[in-house]
Amino acid sequence: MIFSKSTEYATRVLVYLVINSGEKKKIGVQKLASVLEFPEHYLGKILQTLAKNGLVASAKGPNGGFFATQKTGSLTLLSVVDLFDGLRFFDTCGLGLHECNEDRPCPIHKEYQIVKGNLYKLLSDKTIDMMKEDIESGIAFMRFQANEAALP
Amino acid sequence: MIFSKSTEYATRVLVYLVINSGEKKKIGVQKLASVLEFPEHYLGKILQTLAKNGLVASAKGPNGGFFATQKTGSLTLLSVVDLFDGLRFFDTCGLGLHECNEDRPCPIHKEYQIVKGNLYKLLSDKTIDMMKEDIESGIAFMRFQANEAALP
DNA sequence: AGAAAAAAAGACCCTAATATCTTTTAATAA
DNA sequence: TTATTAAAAGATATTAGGGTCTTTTTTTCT
Repeated sequence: MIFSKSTEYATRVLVYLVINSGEKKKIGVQKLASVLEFPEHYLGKILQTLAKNGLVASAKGPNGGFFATQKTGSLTLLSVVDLFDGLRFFDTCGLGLHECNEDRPCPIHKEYQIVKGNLYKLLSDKTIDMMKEDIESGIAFMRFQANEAALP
Repeated sequence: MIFSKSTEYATRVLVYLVINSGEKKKIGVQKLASVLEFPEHYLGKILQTLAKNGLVASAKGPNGGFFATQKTGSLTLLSVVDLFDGLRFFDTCGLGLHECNEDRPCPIHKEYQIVKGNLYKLLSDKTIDMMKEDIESGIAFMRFQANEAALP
């Protein structure tokens, strides 16, 4: 995988929250972990990070939980990657050379720049809302759709 | 980094060997590690793997060392990646979904396939010899060129 | 006010990748 | 044939990512 598990879990939980939660419908870590089949405590940490940085909102106590805000939907995948993995990848040489740049490119510099550029564009163009749309219109799919109903 | 350290070190030492070694000019791990500034013993393991799999040749004893063969030059980057990291990456979903495929694509499936395709093409097209050519003709650069002369 | 619910916080564990060190094996040269 | 050189092999550290567990804090409901 090119991204960390944290980024992967975060992305998927964000999409789930944008589709299924709101100010009036908060969802606890337990529920989220069981629906998405993520390790509960690990997901807890990820949600804390998301909440602390304002990507989702949270409320303590009975009827508390996590929920999406307007901001959540408008987030790009890039901002999620940035939060958990950072963006170093996008200005790092494919062969790990520190001295690689336009003036003194490594032997794969140009092609690798293009690959990175394409990935960057994908991540910076795609928002959580767009993913939600595609799922709701049946163009795209995510695992939680199937077994959601069967759970507590 | 998208590739492991092992793949990175392997690629760079292969290019170095293709440019600087041959049947008549073997180079020991010590020399290679000091020129390339890689951890010596770690590089040793990598060279063992390369030799065991026939990507480079080796000889023990005085005047022994590692050296490139014809085969070495014709290797693609993809075969190096394959040896150390495997190719799982190229058929894995960007969001880590097991159920992601053409029929039921995840929300970034199509674009991510393209990115992976571009990377795959880069890796499968580029040979060690091509990298050597570009370096020798001054089109591309690699760190070891500079300080090579100054070392034992 | 007290009990319960749930996030927040922090300590801890496990594993694989990275890296180091030591011993063994093979080959050469004197 | 002995000493030396260098790869091969294998045991041992180190680190970061991934994952678990426990305690604390905050909130709500009765």
